[in-house]
Amino acid sequence: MPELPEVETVRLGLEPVMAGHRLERVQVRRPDLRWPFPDRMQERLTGREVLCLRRRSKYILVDLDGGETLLIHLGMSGRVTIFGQVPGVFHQQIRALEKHDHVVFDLSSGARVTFNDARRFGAMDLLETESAERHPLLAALGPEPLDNSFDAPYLFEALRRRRSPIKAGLLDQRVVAGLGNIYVCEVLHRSGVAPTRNCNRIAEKCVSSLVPTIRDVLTEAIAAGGSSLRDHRRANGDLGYFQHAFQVYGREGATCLVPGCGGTIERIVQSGRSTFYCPQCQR
DNA sequence: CAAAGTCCCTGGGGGC
DNA sequence: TGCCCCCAGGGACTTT
Repeated sequence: MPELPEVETVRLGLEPVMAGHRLERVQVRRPDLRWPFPDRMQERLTGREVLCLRRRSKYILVDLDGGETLLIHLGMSGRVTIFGQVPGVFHQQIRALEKHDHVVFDLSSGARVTFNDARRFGAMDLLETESAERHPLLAALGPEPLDNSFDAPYLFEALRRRRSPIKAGLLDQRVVAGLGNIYVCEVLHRSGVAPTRNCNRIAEKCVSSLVPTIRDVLTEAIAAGGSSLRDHRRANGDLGYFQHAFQVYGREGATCLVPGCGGTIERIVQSGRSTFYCPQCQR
């Protein structure tokens, strides 16, 4: 569920209460999420100062003094929430820990940050800051869609020799990093491209237009604080509201919102995942 | 090699 | 009200 805009929203929320502050107390309440936590994670984190928070694709990278970086992935139900009081920044009453609060950080800023993940598809790891890009989870990732290195020539080349549907192509994190099921559906609809079209059968001009469309959709979603579906929230507990801007996702059977189109949104399954699209205006 | 399928996990919702 | 089944989906892993 959390795709790039949701992860970026969480990162932005955490920044003022974590960056420049110390992890005074760390509670690790189970041995693993998707994978076992790294050795002695609790000891390695306790007492460290957070230098800055970065994002790569759907991963949050928390750089610590001492040369290590905490990598956090939200999986699909991972939820980061801030409690406590940070004067001038934030206030939310600390509550008793709940069932799926797996990791808890108490910071010198006065904030308590909890990582809650019912489905445990999320992950945490500790790595050397210096070689973070070479971490197995990060090494094969494609370019960041909001970076300049993601441009029309790159995308055309990346899709040219692929035979899979464009839906799968844009979902492939080696092609472009950070898009998930929802935003791919939205991007293809806004582009007027059918999700079933093969990557290598899309004209260069059309591929080129995907680049700004991807950027626009993601930028708008970040500005809206991400999308709140099921239990996804911003770190400060507020709801994002980009879900109200969805044109196709979750709208099976509804009328296409493109002016004058009049088509009906359909749901199909591609490589095991739901695709929502308008057969009328996506070709 | 690429592409498609399987699996991990739990809560929530629909059907009966 | 309760129970069963299905669905959500990121991404590593397995199979084709």
